[in-house]
Amino acid sequence: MRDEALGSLDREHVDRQVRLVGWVHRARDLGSLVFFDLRDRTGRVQVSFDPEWADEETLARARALGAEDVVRVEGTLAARPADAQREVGEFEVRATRLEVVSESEPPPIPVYRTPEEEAPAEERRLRYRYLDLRRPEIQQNFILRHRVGQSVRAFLSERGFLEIETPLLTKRTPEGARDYLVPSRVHPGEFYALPQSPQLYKQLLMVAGMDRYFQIARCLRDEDLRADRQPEFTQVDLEMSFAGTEDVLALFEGMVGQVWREVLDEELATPFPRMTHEEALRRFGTDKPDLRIDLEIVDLTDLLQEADFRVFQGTKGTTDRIRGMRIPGGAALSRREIDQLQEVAREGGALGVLWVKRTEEGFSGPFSRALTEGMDARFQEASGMEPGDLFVAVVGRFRDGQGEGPALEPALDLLRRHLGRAVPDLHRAGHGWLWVTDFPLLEWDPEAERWLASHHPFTMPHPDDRELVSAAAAGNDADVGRIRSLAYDAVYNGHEMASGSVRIHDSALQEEVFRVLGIGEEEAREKFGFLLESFRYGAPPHAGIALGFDRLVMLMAGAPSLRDVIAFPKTTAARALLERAPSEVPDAELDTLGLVRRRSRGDTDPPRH
RNA sequence: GGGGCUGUAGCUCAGUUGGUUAGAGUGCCGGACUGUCACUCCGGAGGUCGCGGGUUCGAGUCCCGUCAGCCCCGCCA
Repeated sequence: MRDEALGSLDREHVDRQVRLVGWVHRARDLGSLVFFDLRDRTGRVQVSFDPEWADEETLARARALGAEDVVRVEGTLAARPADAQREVGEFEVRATRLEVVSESEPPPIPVYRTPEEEAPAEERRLRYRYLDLRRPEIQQNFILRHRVGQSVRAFLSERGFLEIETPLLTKRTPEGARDYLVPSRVHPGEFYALPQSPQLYKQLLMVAGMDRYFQIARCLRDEDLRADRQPEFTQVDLEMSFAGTEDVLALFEGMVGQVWREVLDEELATPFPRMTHEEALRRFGTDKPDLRIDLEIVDLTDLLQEADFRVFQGTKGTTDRIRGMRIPGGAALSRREIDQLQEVAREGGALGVLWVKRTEEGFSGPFSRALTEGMDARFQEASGMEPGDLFVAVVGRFRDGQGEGPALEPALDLLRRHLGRAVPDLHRAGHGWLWVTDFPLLEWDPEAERWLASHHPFTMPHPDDRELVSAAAAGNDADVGRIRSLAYDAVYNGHEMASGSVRIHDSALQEEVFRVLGIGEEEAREKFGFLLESFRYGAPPHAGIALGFDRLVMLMAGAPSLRDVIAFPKTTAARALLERAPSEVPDAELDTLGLVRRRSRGDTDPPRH
C-alpha cells in the first residue's frame, strides 16, 4: 500500500515518486490550491495539490477531505523552502493522485489541536481512547514505553534471566491488598484470585532451579486509585538464585543504567547512594526522600529544651523531640507563604510549625523569643543559620519516641517538599536515584492490633537481628519493632520505584517469622503451604526485586499521570469508559457460576453512562 | 469510607446581584479564494446549562440530593 512510513522520508526521496498513506491531520483549502498534513505514527508530511500537477477531479477530492480521513496519495516528493518549514517539516508531496481509503465522520474529540487549546476533558479522552491515542504527543509515551521494555528485556536476557509467565488465575493472597476474585464455573462457590504480583511463583521458580527469572508482569490490586496508581499495572519482576542484596542492587543499577543510556542517551551515576530506612526517616522524614531537594532535618532537642520557651521546655522528661530544617534563603518568603506552612505542617499531623528568620538585624519570628543571649549563638552554631535563612521546627512525638498518636516525620517530609518547591534554588534538576535498605521486618497495625510483615512474610530478617527474631518467636516481643530485614527500595526523585528483598529459604526460620506474625502452623499450611513444602526439597538462597514499570515510564516521559502511559486505563472509580466495564451479567450466567446477585437497597438500575 | 475541585454548543471556555431571545473561539455545513502551514473572508446550523427535587413571580446562577470526571487522605503485605 505504501512505499515508506512518513518518518522515513529523507533527502534521498526528493524528486522521486512516493506512495504514502495516513490520516488527514489538518487541511487548508485555498480554492485552486489545497494543502493538508498527512500523519502516521512515525511522522507528518505536507501534501499539496496545485493545478500544475493535479487534475481537477483530484483537486475536488482534496477539497472535500475532512479531519481523520484515511487517505493514500501518490506524487513527487519535493524539498520545501527553508523559511517555510514550520510545523510540517522539510518535505511536501506534490500529489497527482488521491484516494480516500476510509472516511472519518467529524471526530468527537479533536486529534489536531492548536498549541493553546486545552486537551479535552479526561472523561472524553478515555471514552474515545482510540482517538486520544492518535495524538502524536501521547504516541511518544508509548514509543518510549516500548523502548524501555525492550531495553530491560535485552539486558536481563543477556545476563541469563529467563522470561517465564506465571498464572493469572491463582489463589487468594492472604494479606495485603484486596484481591480481584474470579468465580469458578467448574467448582461453584470457589474463586480464583488475580495476582497482586507473581511473588510466590517466582520463589517457586527459584526452587525449581530456573536460576534467574524475569517477567514484565501484570499485577492486579482492588484498591482505590491515585494519579500514580491503577488497578492493573505492570512490574518488571525478577528473582535470582544464589544471590544476596549486593547482587540484586548491582544488577538493578546496571539495568536502569542501560535504560537511561539507550532511551534517554544519558549516563546515570552508579552505584546509587544508599541509606538505611532509619537514616532516611531521621534525615528526611520519609522512606522515599527526594534527594534533589537540598534540605535536611536536624534534631535540636537537647539545645532548645533549655531555652526559656514553654513549648520547648515541655519536651523535658519526655521522649518528644524538637526537629526542624534550615531553609537557605527562606527569609525571603512572604508572610503569607510562611503562614501557609502552618497548613502544610498540620496536614502532616503537627499542631503547627514554629519558625524563626535570621536577617542582618538578627533573629525574628515566633521562636526568636527563645533565643536569648547565649542561646542565640548556640542555636546559630547548631543550625548553621546565615542571614537570609529561615528555620522551621515541629515539636512532638517521632517514630523513635514512645507514646501514642501519629509521629511527626510526615510533617517534616511535607514541609521539606513544600519548601523545596517554594524557595528558589533548593530543587536541583537531575536524577535522584537512591537505595533505602534495612527496612523494619514488621510494622504494627493498630486496626488489626497485630504485627504485619512490612514487605511480605518471606523477607529475610537482618542477620544482626536474628536473636531478636528468636526472642520474639519465643514470646518476648519487646523489640519486635526493631527487627530489621534484608529488604530494599529503589527511590527515584521521591517516588518508590522498586521494592525487593532477600527471601527466607529455610523452613525453620520461616516458621519462626510466622510465629512472630501470629500465623499458626495450620494457617501457614493453608495459606502458603505449597511454598513451604517446596522449601523442604532443597531451596536455593534467592533474592529479587520488582520495578514499577508504568511509574518509571511516566516519570521518564514527564507525564502527570499513569493514564498517559497505559493504553486503556481505568478512571479514578476503576471504570473503563470506552468498553464500559465493569458491567452486569445476565442471571443465567451467574447461575452457571453458582452466584446469586444481591443488590444494595435502593439500587434498582444498572449503572448508566 | 472522608475532604476538595469540576460538569453550559461536537471540543475548549465565558456567563455580573436571580431578570427579556444563554454567548465567544474552534469544529461542522454552504459560499469566495493560486503557496497555505492556527490560511483568510462572508453566511448558516448547532443547547436536556450532568440528572432529580426544592426556594422564587422568575433559576445556568441560590438550597438539598444524586451521577460522572479529576486531585488528595484512608487503603495499597
